[in-house]
Order: sequence, then C-alpha cells, then structure tokens
Amino acid sequence: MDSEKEFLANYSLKDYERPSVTTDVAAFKIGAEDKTSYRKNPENKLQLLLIKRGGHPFKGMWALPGGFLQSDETVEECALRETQEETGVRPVSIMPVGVFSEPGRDPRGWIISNAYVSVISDESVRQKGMDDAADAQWFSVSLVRGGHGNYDLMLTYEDITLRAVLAAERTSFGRTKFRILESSGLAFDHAAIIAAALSALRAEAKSYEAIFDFLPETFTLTALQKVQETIMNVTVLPANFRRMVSRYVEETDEYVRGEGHRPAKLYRRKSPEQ
Amino acid sequence: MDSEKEFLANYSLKDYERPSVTTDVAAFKIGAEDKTSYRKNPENKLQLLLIKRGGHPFKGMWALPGGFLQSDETVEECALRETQEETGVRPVSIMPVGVFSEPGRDPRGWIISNAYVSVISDESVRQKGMDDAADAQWFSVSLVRGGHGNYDLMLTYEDITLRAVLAAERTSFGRTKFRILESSGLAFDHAAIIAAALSALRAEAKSYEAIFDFLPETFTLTALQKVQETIMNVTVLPANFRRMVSRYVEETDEYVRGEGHRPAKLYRRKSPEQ
DNA sequence: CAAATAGTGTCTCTAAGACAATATCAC
DNA sequence: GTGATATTGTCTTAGAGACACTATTTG
Repeated sequence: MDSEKEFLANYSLKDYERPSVTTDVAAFKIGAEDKTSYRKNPENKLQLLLIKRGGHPFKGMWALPGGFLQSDETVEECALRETQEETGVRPVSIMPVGVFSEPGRDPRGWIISNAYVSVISDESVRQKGMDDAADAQWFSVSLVRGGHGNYDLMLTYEDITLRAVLAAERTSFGRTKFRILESSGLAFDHAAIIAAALSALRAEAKSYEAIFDFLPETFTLTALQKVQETIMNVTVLPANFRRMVSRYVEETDEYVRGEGHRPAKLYRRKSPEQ
Repeated sequence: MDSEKEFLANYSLKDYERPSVTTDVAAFKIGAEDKTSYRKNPENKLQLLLIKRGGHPFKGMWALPGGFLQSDETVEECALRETQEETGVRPVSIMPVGVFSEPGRDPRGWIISNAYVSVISDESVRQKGMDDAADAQWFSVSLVRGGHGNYDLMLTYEDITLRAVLAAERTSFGRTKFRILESSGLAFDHAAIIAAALSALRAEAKSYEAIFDFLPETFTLTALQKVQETIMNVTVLPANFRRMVSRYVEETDEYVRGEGHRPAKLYRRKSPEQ
C-alpha cells in the first residue's frame, strides 16, 4: 500500500493537456480636463489604460495590459505586477471581474484570461511619470445603453476612437455577461472584458468602496463627488452626496485655497469600522 | 514582413510553463428535516455536497466536487458538467466565487482552481436519485463568527464532523478573503473555498437572486422564507418578508392542503423585468 | 376547540431625494 | 459686486422593521 509521499513522488501532471493562463487588467483612473475658467473646477473623465500591440496577433490594435501567470504568484499578484510594469504605480485596489475562457478566444491557442479591475489615482501616475511610450495610452471611456438593449462602448484618445457594440445577457444570480456584436480596434475579446470591468466598477462605486482609490490621501468632498459621478455617469445633489459619504470620511484641518471661490475643507477616508 | 496568418502558423505556446486548471463547485441545497408533529412544517438545513477522496493526495478526506478544465469548454461549462456528473442534476444557477491560485495549494503541483457556487433544488436531487455512493454526501453547513473575528466552519453528516477555523481578511473593494487557520477532514484549501462560497451565496440571498433556485417551480411563500432564513441564518417577520418578495413572485391558482393548518397558496417566480 | 400556519393592515422610523438658503473666497 | 463653489438645514417620500390582528385548516 503506497503512502501519500510515495504517490506524490511518482505523480506527474504532464499527462493532461493544460491551458496557458493570463491575467488582463482594466486599470482605470480619473483624468482632469483643462479648466475652462480660472475659477471653475476642472471636468473629469474616466480613463482606461490600453497598450498598442506591437506583434501578432492583432498587431497594431489596442489591448488591455496583461501577461502570463507565473508559477510563484497568485493571479492577484500577477495582475498587480502587470499593472505596475505598465504604469509604474502599484494599485491599492484590485478586484476580480471574471474568467474569460471561451474556446477560440485567442488565435494563438488555448489561453484563458483572469480579468481584473484596478484603480489608480491620477496624481500617482503623474508623479511616477509613466514612460510616455506611444504604445501605452489612457483612453477616455464611455459605456452607454444603445438600441435594442445593447451597450455601446467607446474609447477615445486624441484622434483615435475605438468602438464596440455588446449584447448584455442576464445570467443566473442577477449577473450580466457581455457578448461582442461588433468591435473595431480592440484586440481579442477585450471589448467584453472592458464592459464587464466597467460594470463591476460601477457596482462598487455605488457603495463608495472604490471611489477613494482614485484620489490622493486627502481630497475635497466635491472632488470625491465628481469621481463618483464620472464613474456612474450620473449627477447627484451635493447636499445628499455629502450626507451619504459622511460616514466614510473624516475632516482634516486643511483647506484648498486660491481657487477663485470658497475654500474647500480637505477630508480623508475613515478606516472602515468592523 | 510576416502576416498574422504566417505568425500563427509558426507560433507555439508550449515554450511557456503552464498550470493545470480545475473548477471546484460548492453545490448547495436545502434539505428538509423530519416533521416533529403532524401539523408542523419541517425544519430546513443548508447542505453542501462533498466527495470522499478515494486516492492520494488527501486520501479519505472530503473535498468539493471538481475536475480539470477541458479545451472545448468554458470554466462555467466545466463547473456545470462536474456538478451534473456528481448529482445527476444540471444546476440552473451558477456563480463564480473566485480563483484560488496560491502557490503550493495543491501538493501535486501547479494547479489553480476556479471556484463556483451552484444551487440545486432538493426535490430535483430526490427525483434523480443521486447514486447513493458512500463517497458523495450532503453535509449540513454552518459558518458562524467565532472568537477574534474569525469564522468557524462546521460540516456534519451523520456521525462525521468536519471543522475549520478561518481568518476573514478584508481586501480592497470591500471584499473578504478567507485564510485557513485550522482545518480537519477537508482536503486542499477547500475550507477557504467553502467559506467564500457561502459568503457569496449569502450576499446573493439578500437580494432574492439565489433563493428561488432551491425550490421547485411552484412553492409557498413560507417555504421561500425558510430558504432565505436558512441561508442567511436569520429570522424575519412573515409580513415583511411577504411584502419584500411580492415583486418577485406571482400567484398561481393552486393550494397546498392537508397539512393540519390553513392551506397555503402556491406562487411562482415572476420573470425578472428589465 | 386547540394547534399550527397563512395572510393582511398599519404604525413607526430611517434613509434617500429635492430644494432652499447661506457662507466664503478671487478677481 | 460677480461668479463660482462650499456647506447646512429641512421638507417630502419610499421602504424596512415591528406588531397586532384575522383567516383557515385538521385531529
């Protein structure tokens, strides 16, 4: 009778066919537009990091940053590593979006992708000064309901516009899955991953879990509100927003002055209570 | 200059080291206890399917059903297939729980697991008459807060009791990750998978998304309430429960009679509106 | 009738949304 | 002062929880 030790010594996994495993990361930040007047606050845009593919397949198209899983790391660590390699910033927040494993999704062969959302503050990216390689750019994102209950995804950077149309299919447990109907300029099934990632981000923004990571340590409540409005693509009344986030933030003694209007108090995130 | 076609023809994935990929499924059902009086409704217990391992590693210990991903299926399809193979029932509901990829989690080598929750009605299992192999059993589940903010997981079937203690660590986006502190009788890291699965199920039960799948086509509102109370491990007032689920259900003309008390109207799930 | 579940009505309380009003700065 | 944002107060409304009450059946 063989012991577990003996069993493992003789065991070999290489008899089974194995997929390659990657992680793809949808890294979001909030980018500030230029001020339209000296006293107006800047407008915000939700931005997503895309990499221009230098090699086949999908050469010249844009793709989410990602890479192959290494045997000494978890998929989360892989996602963090990939994001850091591309942006210079290690994200504080990361969230799984789903596993994309449709046979044939990658023409190179059997490759399944673990998709993640990560959230980065605009300030930290500017500080680190991401290598401004033309093959890595922050695209403005818009995902809106189009005709027939479909969703229109639009990504723009300067004069580049990537578009996709996706069908939203309700699966069990109230989850939605996106199926690509049309996609131009985006590699692989990344249009579906981006749509799923943004949906997940919006769901989190509702409960104020994700929005703080877009901002530096201290922030004004108006800036926080703009972040949420930018992600969710809605507007709320300032009075109500302030009341709702009040349990998540605490005051500091500092103010932002010199903006051409009443100074705003700086707040910081309150550590979440048990 | 090489075309994409040429590139793919010459491309080979086998240069990279690849993990084995499995899915593990936490299949839950609600089991009815024996009636304590002719006119009392039966008590319910939340049950989880476990398989006794016949071979190394963890021989003789209990594990979640699961298996290796095949190249012609998605991970969801793999989870559905595995559940059907073990229970005879193809679940209507399935939900991802997370990817478990900690290096060293499987002594056989580099194996990552895609964990799923599935939900099965007790009735359908009884109808199909699951092969009552002694190596596949439905265990009663209990996951409660223990000392030091830890969680105690207890699984019981007849005279078998499996226990584990888990630390709940808050990760970003308000998610919790379970780390195994102690575990007896459960194979691999399955104690952590089970805890995560039950947490996910509870979160869904809150929004009434999961509870219908535990019951047959038509059901009484009291039965539905019991399902939710069993999963969430709470009690609610019948009047309030009825008001809350009223938008998810619709009446039928039928009643359940002969129970020693007032007949209960049967309801069915209303198809979720857009 | 007793025991048990089925089902309804309504009061209260809290949180979210709407709106009005005031405060404070830079130019 | 003007134009802009910052901040507070309060009215209204929708939904969740608590509780009291009625209805209906079988042994």
